Amino acid sequence: MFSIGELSKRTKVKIPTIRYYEGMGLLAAPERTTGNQRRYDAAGLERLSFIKHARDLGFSIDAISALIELQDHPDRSCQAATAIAAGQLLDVRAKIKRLRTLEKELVRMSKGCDGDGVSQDCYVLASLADHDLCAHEH
Amino acid sequence: MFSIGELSKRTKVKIPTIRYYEGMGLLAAPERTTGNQRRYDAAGLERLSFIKHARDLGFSIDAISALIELQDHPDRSCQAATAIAAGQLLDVRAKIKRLRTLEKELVRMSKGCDGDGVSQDCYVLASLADHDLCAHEH
DNA sequence: ATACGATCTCTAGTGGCTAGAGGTTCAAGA
DNA sequence: TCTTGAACCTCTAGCCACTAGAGATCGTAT
Ligand SMILES: [Zn+2]
Ligand SMILES: [Zn+2]
Ligand SMILES: [Zn+2]
Ligand SMILES: [Zn+2]
Repeated sequence: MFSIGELSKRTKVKIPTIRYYEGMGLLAAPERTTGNQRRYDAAGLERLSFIKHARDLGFSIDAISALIELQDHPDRSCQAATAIAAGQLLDVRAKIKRLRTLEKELVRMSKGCDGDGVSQDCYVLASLADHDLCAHEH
Repeated sequence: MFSIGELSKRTKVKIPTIRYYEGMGLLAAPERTTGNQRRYDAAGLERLSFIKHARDLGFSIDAISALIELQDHPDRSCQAATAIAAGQLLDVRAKIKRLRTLEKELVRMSKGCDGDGVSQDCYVLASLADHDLCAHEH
């Protein structure tokens, strides 16, 4: 049995975030001391670690709720879990694609100006003012 | 002189967003009709296009404010503008890097399970429960 | 017994919008 | 000129996933 501070240290999830997860219904409300302080056990630690890991991988709270629901029913088909992971992968890939386009434009802009001129002649500002200077859609 | 709806159509910025930008002080308050409706001119269109383009490239509102400030003073050094663009590029690259790591882990997870089993044996769920299965930090 | 860090609840703020309620104005057609 | 209906107005609240702070209480070590 350990305190919320201890749980926070072990999982590297901030205390207010732990309480927030509890309020959301993502993390079960733990036991309390007579003085109303939260006391966690190994199960709580495990669950919060799961949540943390999934959040770090970019899964939404809703997705994590669904994953936890599955975890709580070991005999159910895991099809939904793989679907969620596949969706997350698509999401990440879409984000990468978009960011790579942005990267190219930003490189072009940065190359276009040394920063030793005056704002009126700045290629960065001109580029932002005129999308036609861009090489790609974004 | 055109209405907010027209401005919205031309810039593809939604009407509430335009009003939000005005409230933020990002976009100057335009003239009004006697009936209190906003009427924009070419300058307003140009400025909103600038903002839209910068937002599409991922610049924060604060960064855009600084860029606009520079644009309004054509004789100032553009050093700050290039610094902001360079910072944005670093930001984008950091995001790409992180997402590429996530992508690898998600691919590994997805490969690990066909979705035809039971949640108890699911590699996706096992992977989320145990970061030690991950190939990289993230 | 006392001190002091940790915890409690509650509210409000972050960024960048987005949605809705309830009321007013504009512009085109009859 | 009148009427209709789309577009506009302001204001408040909601979204996601937290984060920060106020002010009060608790737990533990000396
Ligand atoms: Zn420049
Ligand atoms: Zn562009
Ligand atoms: Zn599976
Ligand atoms: Zn991991």
